[in-house]
Amino acid sequence: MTEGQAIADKTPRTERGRRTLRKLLEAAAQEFGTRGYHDAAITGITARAGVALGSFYTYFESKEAVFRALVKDMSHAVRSHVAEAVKDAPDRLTAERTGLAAFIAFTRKHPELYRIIEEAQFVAEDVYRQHYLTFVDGYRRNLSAARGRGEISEGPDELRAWMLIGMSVFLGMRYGIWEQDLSPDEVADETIRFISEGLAVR
Amino acid sequence: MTEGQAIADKTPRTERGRRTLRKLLEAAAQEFGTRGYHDAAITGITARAGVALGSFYTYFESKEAVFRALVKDMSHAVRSHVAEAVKDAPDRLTAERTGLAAFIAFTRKHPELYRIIEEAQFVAEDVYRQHYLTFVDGYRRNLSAARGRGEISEGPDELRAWMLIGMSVFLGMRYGIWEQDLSPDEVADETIRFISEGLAVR
DNA sequence: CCGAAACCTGAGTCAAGGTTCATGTTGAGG
DNA sequence: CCTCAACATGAACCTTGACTCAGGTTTCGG
Repeated sequence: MTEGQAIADKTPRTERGRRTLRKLLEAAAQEFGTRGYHDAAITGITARAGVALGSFYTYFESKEAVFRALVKDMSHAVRSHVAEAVKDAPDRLTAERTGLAAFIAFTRKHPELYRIIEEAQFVAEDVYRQHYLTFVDGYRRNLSAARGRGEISEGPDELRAWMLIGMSVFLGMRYGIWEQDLSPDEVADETIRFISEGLAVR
Repeated sequence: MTEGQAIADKTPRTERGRRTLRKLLEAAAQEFGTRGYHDAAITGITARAGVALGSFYTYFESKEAVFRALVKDMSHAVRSHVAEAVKDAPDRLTAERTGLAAFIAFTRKHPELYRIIEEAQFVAEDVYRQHYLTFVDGYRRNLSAARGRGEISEGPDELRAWMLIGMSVFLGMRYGIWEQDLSPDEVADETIRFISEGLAVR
């Protein structure tokens, strides 16, 4: 009757509270990122954060709740990181190249964050879907605009968005996380050649 | 000193044993596929298989062990399914189209199997890597041969393989599992246009 | 047929770890 | 300063579920 949220409002009201919440979120990112959802323990999170076990439940309903909050954070972080890198590209293909390079660089710098988003597929499917649906939506808009400006050929925006995202994710995994035998720029350059020209002989 | 395997050989020696093992593997695929690794229970597997809890440990060391065995199975199943569909394609681009359509059809028919392979990334990373490394290897070989025959343009085989696989996986997820608003053939047709011609205006 | 190996059974064991709670402590407004 | 809401603490609770084991039953070669 009186609370702002649906059930219980765990938003901190003082500066101290906000500080603790931030510590917990960072610790949770570490814990989930390195050990995975299953092996991650609340005591592991609170130990990293340097707070007592009980404090965790001052800020989160459950283990799954932190995870969900974290995925939303990471989702936003990745998208804004890429958006920032791309923001003043002269045309779509250049944007693709810098965006992909930025994405691979991101997975390389924060492999834990990448892992958390992907693991969400099996822990909190709805936020995982939301992440990619949002991503696709932006992508689609960009492709449509570029098509309007005559920068790229005609074709189905949504399907193209999914293809490009799938490529990026796997390239990020392979060349960002698994093995770094090519730099993000090298990967991006070769990829853009493919995206632009295709496989057909001309 | 006497066993064939490293520690304990759990291979069944009688027909009855092989039958039970098969039942357990099928039940495990169901259980892991629908509930995910974390929520899956050994009792769930044995109940589905119609055998006693203890029998499970006659055939597997642990929960993780079944899962690993299952991933290897599924990996082989997917690859042979696609290989079969592609086996007498006249050229590489046709092979790409039929292969993709077969892959999407597969994810649509066996969403649980697809899920198991992907979840392996977080449960048994080594077999997950092995799966894609094997996949890439075959792909690379095919691309190289096609390049030799002049069917496709010059370009880095391995990187192209990763791009194409990433695309397929995401298209399989989106159009095979999440929503089926396009048929596998429609998706494959549009995709092959992109793969072949690229985004550049000509 | 017989005996041993293979296989089956399910109640019981056990550790792990998520969640609760009763009891402090802190700090900002009055 | 005083007070109360916000926040902190960690021992204890309790469910869950992987795994063991002692005692059968089935199969199959000889």
